[in-house]
Amino acid sequence: MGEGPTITTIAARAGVSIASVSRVLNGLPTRQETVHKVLSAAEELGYVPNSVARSLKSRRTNQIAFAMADIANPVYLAMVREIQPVLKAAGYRLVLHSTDADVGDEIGVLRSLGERYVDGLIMIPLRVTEELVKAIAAARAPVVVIGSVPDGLRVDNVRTDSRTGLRLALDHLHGLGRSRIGFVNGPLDTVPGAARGAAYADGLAALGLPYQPELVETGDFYRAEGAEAVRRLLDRAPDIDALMCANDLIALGALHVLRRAGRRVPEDVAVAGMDDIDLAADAWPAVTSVSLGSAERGRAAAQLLLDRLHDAGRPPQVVTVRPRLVVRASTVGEEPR
Amino acid sequence: MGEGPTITTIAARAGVSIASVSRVLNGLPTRQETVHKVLSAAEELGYVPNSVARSLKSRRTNQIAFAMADIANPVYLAMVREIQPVLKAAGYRLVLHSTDADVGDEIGVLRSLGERYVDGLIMIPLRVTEELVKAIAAARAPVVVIGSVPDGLRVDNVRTDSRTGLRLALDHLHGLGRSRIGFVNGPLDTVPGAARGAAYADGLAALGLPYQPELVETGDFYRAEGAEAVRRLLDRAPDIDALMCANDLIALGALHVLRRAGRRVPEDVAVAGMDDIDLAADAWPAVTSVSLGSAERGRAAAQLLLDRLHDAGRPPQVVTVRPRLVVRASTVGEEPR
DNA sequence: TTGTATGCGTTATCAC
DNA sequence: GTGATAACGCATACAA
Repeated sequence: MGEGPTITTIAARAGVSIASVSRVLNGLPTRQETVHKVLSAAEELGYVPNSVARSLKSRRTNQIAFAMADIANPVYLAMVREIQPVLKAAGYRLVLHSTDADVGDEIGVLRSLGERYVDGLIMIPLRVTEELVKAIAAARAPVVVIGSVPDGLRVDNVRTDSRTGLRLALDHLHGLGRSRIGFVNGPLDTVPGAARGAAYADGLAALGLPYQPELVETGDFYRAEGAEAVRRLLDRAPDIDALMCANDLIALGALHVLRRAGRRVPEDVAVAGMDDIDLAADAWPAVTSVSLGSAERGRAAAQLLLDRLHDAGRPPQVVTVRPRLVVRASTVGEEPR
Repeated sequence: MGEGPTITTIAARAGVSIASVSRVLNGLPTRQETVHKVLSAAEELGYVPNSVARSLKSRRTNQIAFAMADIANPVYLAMVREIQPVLKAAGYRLVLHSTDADVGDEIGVLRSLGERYVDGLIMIPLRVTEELVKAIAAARAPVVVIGSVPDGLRVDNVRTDSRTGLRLALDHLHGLGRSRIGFVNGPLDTVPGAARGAAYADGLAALGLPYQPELVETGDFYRAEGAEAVRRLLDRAPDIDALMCANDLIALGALHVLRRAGRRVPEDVAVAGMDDIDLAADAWPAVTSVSLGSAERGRAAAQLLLDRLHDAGRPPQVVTVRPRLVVRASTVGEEPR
């Protein structure tokens, strides 16, 4: 853990000026002999350029931040997994922020962009408040938002269409002959909660099914809370023949509760989820799910940010990822098709 | 995304020198009037200190790196989850490195410490080669290693005792009357693979059970590869009455394979895993697992690094986390005790 | 081709 | 208490 050599050290060792050292290190035209002297001095001393000094000079940090509510959420995890290699390949490091879904915290991250420790930020806010929108607009570095944002906001944006996605699942369930389709949602004051709640109502209407409030329950987007909500729903409406879950974690909780209640899946109750996380495919029975392209959205966001860093002037881009239904045993049984 | 104000801007605005601005911003004794002028100028201009310049001067970045093979591995994920808040509370940002279990990549991370973009590194190497050990010894910033390291290496270290842990599970299975206990391991050239393989042999010996090579199968520490290995093992030794899995992902794969094969868990085959990841508790049946305190190890590593940054001179510390058996349905059935 | 000098934005050491 | 000034390590305009 010795002292770090600097270009000054090397210059002294090689008997040249720091300018020459810098030139050699940056591959600028230099006499062969000088190149050799500098390189061997650098080699001997184990020189590594100081990225902080370089950043101060260049005004670039080669770091990008990603801010999400909770890394343990499989959806965000899938995104990190995709974002990381894209950034790495482009020479950027990843700085991770967990905000615990706290808007204040997210705004804090946006403000901290003024500290210039990253070149840009990818964020996926759960609740888009007016203050958050203002903070995004006032951000001191390029921002890419994953998720819906107000129309007026000029920002690079990756979104999906959970409304259409949820309808795919409802159509599928209805096509299987199910008509009493329960719905378990997450908090209504979150972006996905609000969107999916509305989509459920829309979807039923499109199918000519009545909207029955007793078939709807609200919990949270986690397994345990989802299971609780499913339990409540099942108590109130034991005759449902299908369960649409606002995300896969809720669906996993539902499988558990239904099994305990002695209800067969899918014979008695068909279960569908959303997000298509890995766990959905691995569950038993495997869970039919609406893929919202988490991986794809992560990659797109990273690419959008890289493009933006390359061309600061271009107009804000919006990338939309199309939802896709992945049919598995939880709706069609063990032997599909 | 306007230009960022600097202390020079503020100094001009407030009509004072940059030295005074810096003093006020850092809370050094200053006349009230000056304080006021500076603060209001800073406020009006939306000043945010440049962390890069600050780092260059202070030689501290307030960033810490965490390097692991794959963030999608539940064990590492659990660690990140614990490390992040500890660092955050101490005012550090987290830089994430995924190395894909590539030793060269890990060595690259160690070398990059010379760039001074972080104040320290927490790493969890899968394969501890001689070259890696050298790189750790030569690291230009404090390093905390999670996992076993050679005795001679002077480095802060968090470890656990998977040997004892695995024996806890074997004792438990044996106590349940099982004697043909299969073992499914990960790659033998990894630190955990080697340790757990040896521990299985030891544990059997301690129980007076014979070591039977046909009961041992090697795959990888993932669900799919684990399932494959279990399948092979089951073909070769269909009469096993228990299955010890080198980690929980393998155990989850085992549940799947056993179910397909029509074997009841735990009536026909008791299954135990290792790591006690969240999925183990959520599976069906819930998986008995040896907790190696992933969360605790993550926290300890973060704390060790913070302590080291606070006191560079102290001797290297070793924290050992004691393994603990968590008994669940996969060995004792639905109604424990 | 090479060296000198300056600036990136801060902090800190001096005189005043 | 305050202001000029020198670092921190690097890149570069300019002069030689």
